[in-house]
Amino acid sequence: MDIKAHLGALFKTALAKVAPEAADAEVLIERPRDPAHGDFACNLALQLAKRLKQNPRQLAQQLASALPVDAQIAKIEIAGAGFINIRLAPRALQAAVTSVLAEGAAYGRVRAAQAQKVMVEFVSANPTGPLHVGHGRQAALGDALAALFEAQGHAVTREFYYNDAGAQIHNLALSVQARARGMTPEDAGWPADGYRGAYIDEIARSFTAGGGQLDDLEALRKYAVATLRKEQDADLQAFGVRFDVYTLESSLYTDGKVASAVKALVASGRTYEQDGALWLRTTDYGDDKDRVVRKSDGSHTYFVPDVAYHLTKWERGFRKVVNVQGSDHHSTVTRVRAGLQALGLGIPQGYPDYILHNLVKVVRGGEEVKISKRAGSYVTLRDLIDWVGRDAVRFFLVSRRADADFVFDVDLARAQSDENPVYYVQYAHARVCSVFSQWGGEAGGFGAAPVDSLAGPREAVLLQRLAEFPEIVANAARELAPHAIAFYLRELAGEFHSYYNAERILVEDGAVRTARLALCAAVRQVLANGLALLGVSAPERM
RNA sequence: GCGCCCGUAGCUCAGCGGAUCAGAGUAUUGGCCUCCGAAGCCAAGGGUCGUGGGUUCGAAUCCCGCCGGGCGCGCCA
Repeated sequence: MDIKAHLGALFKTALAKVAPEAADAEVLIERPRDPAHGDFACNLALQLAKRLKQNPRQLAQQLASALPVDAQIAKIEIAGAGFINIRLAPRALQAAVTSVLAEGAAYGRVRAAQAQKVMVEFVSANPTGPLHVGHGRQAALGDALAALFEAQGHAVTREFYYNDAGAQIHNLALSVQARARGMTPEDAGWPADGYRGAYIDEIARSFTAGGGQLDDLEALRKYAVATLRKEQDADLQAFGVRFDVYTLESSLYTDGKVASAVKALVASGRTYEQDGALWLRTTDYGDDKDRVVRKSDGSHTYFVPDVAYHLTKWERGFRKVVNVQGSDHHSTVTRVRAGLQALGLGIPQGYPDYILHNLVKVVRGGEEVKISKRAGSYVTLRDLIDWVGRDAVRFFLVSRRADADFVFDVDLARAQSDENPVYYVQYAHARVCSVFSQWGGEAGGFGAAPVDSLAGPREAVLLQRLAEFPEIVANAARELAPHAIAFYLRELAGEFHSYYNAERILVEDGAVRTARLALCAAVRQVLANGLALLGVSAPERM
């Protein structure tokens, strides 16, 4: 039983007795930052004081008296302006260890009665070059978010969408062709919007070496796309990220999805002809200007396949969809949503959800790194992985709020020292493992261990932290905020390191030793579960 | 000019469905290994939360203006 929900129910009962007229009020149970304020606190009296025209402290006193105290609660205090602080009985805190060990890898996860279909679309890089650090941030965020949804019991699809046929791909083919003909980006005849990275030359060479015909632009296009797709897949694999579904923009045309989307938009009555083009009144849905659906040359703007694509998500039964993209795409959000609403299918206004992340600045040796040799104008995800390792890249890129700017300090991430938050958390895990190997046994088998000796202040802090993990995971999923997991792990690791330094685990007293080992086993389990959500390994030795 | 995002300690960043919210890490300084891993711990200093108003008993948090930074503003994707 979730202790927080339990306390909430108790306060509801007290409220119904003290002030039935305010029984509808929302009861908020918080975990105070300062342990001196108890294990839980409720500010109900402060919230209702005005409404009930009562002194908040007196109201708090009445609520506290009416609270049906049970064995879980050790102490109730009125503090400050009218807070009701609750101190739990040691037994209630210690139950966390038992829960963690009983549930193991499932601790922090929810078993949903019916799995909801959820899609996370992320990375979605077009195959015109190696993945850059922004894609890395999307990969880290998207994969962690997908893991969070899975932990909430949803059936999650990880999807990658890319354009394999547009103008950019045409430019790619032209660039490879130019390279194969011996041109360089500095030459006068270089394609106007050509790609300039060294990888273009690599592709040109291998195409020629394989006997490819330079005049066959279609063959060049296919070869270049296949090569770059393969490279992107390899990078993502090295990053530990997998996708369930890849959707090609070209398939939306061949399957008639684009045509039917246009038809539906026209049928909605919200389109009009102007300057030889077909427009959709997206301003009806909050856009700042109307958008072109069909250009005067008869082709479609990218807006149409975007709408058609998202319609397929809805049609495939995904009622919750999150797109992870760079904030430079924010203008598409209103547009896509407007297009979906205009279809008149009852797709809700806020569909789909978006995580828009700010750009990543890479710093090394105190200087910003702007280019890599292969890609030319940007730092690649592969560069980062090569420099600091997969675990550090994943942990770093997911450890900030998505909409915060992010400075990736390569020197910090590669430091195998106390400065590095990844190693700090992993070290805590390895340390627990080390205690068990020192003791000469496994971390398993403590599920039924008596833990009533875990009554010290540091132990109480750790127990509290372990107990709140499921709540942290649920919040992170709801808020689309994987960074909360990274912060949680750092705190749990820190509290464990403190405990470890202050108390000896392998003491003489067998009962105390067993209880402490059980606590350690629980800490190890939660560290491992949290790291798994982020796609970061939990090493037994470092 | 318009739209979205950001502005919290020297640096990198949490907190933003108001209160028990002035925080973490790092950097600096000083301590802790004959004892389970010092990739660790303990302690100190450091911020009028960009700024000016407003709402509120109470604002880093909500609202408005301004300043500064990023991104976007195409019949490109």
